[in-house]
Amino acid sequence: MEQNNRYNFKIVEDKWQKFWEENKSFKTEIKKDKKKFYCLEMFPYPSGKIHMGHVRNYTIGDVLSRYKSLEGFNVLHPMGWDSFGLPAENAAKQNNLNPKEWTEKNISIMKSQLKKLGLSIDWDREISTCSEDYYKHQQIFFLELYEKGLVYRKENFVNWDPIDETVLANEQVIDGKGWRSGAIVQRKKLNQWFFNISKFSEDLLAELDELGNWPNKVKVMQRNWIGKSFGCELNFKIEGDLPVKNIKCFTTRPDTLFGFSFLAISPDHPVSKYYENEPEFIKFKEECSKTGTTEESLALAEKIGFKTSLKAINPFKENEKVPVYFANFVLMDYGFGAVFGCPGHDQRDFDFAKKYNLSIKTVVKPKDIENFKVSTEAFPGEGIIINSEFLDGLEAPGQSVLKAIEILQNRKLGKEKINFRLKDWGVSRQRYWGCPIPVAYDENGTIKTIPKDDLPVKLPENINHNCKGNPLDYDENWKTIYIDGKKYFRETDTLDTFVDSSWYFLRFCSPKNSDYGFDLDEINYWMPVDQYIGGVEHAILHLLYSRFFMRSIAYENDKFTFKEPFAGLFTQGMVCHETYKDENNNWLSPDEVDSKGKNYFIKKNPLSKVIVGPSESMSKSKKNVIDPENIIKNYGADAVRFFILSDSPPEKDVQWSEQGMLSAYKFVQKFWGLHLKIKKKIKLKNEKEEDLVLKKFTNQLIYKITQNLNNFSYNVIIANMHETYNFLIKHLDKKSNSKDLNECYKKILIIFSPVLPHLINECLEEMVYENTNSWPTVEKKYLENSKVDYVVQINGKKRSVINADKNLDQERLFDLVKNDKLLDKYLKNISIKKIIFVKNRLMNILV
RNA sequence: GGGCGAAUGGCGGAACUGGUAGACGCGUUGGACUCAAAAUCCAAUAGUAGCAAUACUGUGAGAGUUCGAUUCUCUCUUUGCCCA
Repeated sequence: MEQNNRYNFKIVEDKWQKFWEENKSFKTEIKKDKKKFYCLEMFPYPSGKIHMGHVRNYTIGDVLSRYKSLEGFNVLHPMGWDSFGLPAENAAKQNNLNPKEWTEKNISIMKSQLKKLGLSIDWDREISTCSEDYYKHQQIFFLELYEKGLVYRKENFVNWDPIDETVLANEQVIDGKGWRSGAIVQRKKLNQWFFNISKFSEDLLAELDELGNWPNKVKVMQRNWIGKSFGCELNFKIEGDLPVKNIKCFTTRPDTLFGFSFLAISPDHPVSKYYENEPEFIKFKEECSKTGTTEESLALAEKIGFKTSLKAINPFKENEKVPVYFANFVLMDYGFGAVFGCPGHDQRDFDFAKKYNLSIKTVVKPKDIENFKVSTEAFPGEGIIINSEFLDGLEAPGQSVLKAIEILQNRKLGKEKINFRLKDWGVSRQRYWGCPIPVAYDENGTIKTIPKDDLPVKLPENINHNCKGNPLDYDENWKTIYIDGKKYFRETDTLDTFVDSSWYFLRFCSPKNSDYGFDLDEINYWMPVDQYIGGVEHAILHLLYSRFFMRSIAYENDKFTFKEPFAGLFTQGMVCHETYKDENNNWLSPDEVDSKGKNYFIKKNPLSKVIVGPSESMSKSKKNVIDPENIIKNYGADAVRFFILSDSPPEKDVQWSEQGMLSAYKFVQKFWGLHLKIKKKIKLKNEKEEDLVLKKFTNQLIYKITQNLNNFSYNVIIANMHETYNFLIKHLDKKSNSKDLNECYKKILIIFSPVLPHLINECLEEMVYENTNSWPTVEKKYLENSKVDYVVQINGKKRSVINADKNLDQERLFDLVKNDKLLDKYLKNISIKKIIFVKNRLMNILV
């Protein structure tokens, strides 16, 4: 490199990546005498190529890992593949491929792309969730949870896509339609496997408080999702011509029972069996099944009802009887599938009452309004109870709910109850490309678990993907098995891929352990993950499922030294880019667009103007995607890492810009030039005076960068690096002490190395330093200046800055103030009322 | 509708426990080098007034606490996310 002034990133980056690989530089083992640090980024789905979001995610994690390692931690930084899932199956369908081959090809491409980023990953620990080595253990876990009673099978309503013939997760239902087919989603009853996550609701909620290194917003989202509510279980007495004596219901507002005007039950409520032969009811139920099961779709759907012949008795007013309706907005799996309607104080009930002409009573009034009456919309707010006999005058809901529950309990009409919104986790998916559920059924449908010795239940390989629904259903050969000579049929549903990612962080601790999913000693050393890094889109599901899974494995087993999988969490923002459209409203990709100043044109047609849209997160549909591979090829991994960290704080969205990328590239080049100069300067062996300025700068820099690393202020680190360059390039013109320069430069290189590992390792190698594997410590004596800037204010306004000795007292500083020319005109002919003096900082003179 | 955030130059953003607002980068302008361009280097860059020194205004709006508020409190506006 020495002869050539230009820095050839291609050669240098190749060289170091090879070096790291050959020397297994990032291989990790348990070292009991060393403090461990487990740094984990959310593992990618092998969709084909890495995207900028990955670059950002893994760069952030890599900077942290390298820093922690230099700080002396034993760092575990693994990588793997979340490789089961729908895209592989779709690709297989469309192109007549094998999902396994498709996935493996993508993994090998993406792995080589990740390696080009220069990540400090222990690749010996690589795992892939679609490999038998991995899902075998998952099947064992499944059976263990089944034995513990944490897995069960029940009939449940699901979002059914009638075109794709498959179940959709709630988040795959958009505006009541299937995200892929666009078909109107239906509700369908299916036998499904469930994980009993709700058993841990209370614990999952309570332990959130202990997660000090989690972003508050994620904790808030999880709290909302778990949705603990305090209320009361009511058992309504029922009258009518059917053999129904009682209907149970959960409510958080028993204090509004005097406004009770109808009882709404789910169309799937047990009562429905008395109507299942009535054509009108069948029609109604069909209508209801067109509404999905998400809360959003229920809230937006028009409220419809079907009147039963039953009457419910108001527990507070025995002589008051109200009609009972089936209603589409009541779900069987919330509460007891029944809701008492109080139209005055719930908008949904209000809409329903208006439609079916039911009475609307006002039982809560706002505090400051007299003679209040609900008229055009419900009043759900806080207030005072009215028209409610013994509850009148109480503050609602604070006092009134407690009082109402007390009375109901005394009269044995209801009891206090805590309800959770969190539902059990349905894990069955009608898919081929997932982990097979290790279960079979005999001809009567009785469940038979597959013996553990027969695991894994492998996916059949040669299978026809050109069918509707789940290909496994059509593979009679695979489906039929004999256990102890008896014939069984395999479960053809596979597990939700969220199950795969609910324990992968454990597998990384002992990825080669063949007897079991993990080695207890290993996980007790490495776990919990000290820093987990990923997108906020997983704030609820993945993170909650993982927290559940840890608990379910540790359930009835006291050998775990930890409970929460992720001690620290960091959620990074997205990578955005401007969007472009041509005059016909078609999206244009950035490389089809040319810019001349403020005007944008289509490249091959310079006359055709481009409409520039807002910056949005990169997506194929908007064509505003920048391919990391090209960028790395053109600018090098160090420059890409430098840029992706530079422009915004990591937790916020970052705007991709060509100019910014270029500036990062220039920095790498400039720094190499600086390096050559410093090398030359050190050779001069000038060792006369101590270079105090440089030492101070260096120590302050170490202090700042260390702080910024700990706060995830990575964008500020990039600024610090620019400042360092600007300082050094000027400082070198002065006569500097070679020994001091040599020492300081070494420290600077080390603290830069997490961000620019290839360039800096090259520089370090050239300098032939010893012991470059530890983070430099700040020498406090260089942090302190003997002189400081005192700000002088007159009436709170800055008028002058005086540079003077440190620790001056008020009188001495005031002497200097009197001699300051800038302050002359302010201090003439006035009287001083008061002086505020802050040591080593400022003096504020009030006149 | 409820909860949690955010708002700082042309842009992205910085500012430790209240104490010099605008670090750093991008962009823009001017200059050097060049036949020319690119690259590179130098300088300027919150606004208004001024040749200038300098003065005034200024962190979404309004109030409050304080000697002093981007920072703390209240109200409002806009906006993002989550839940309905």
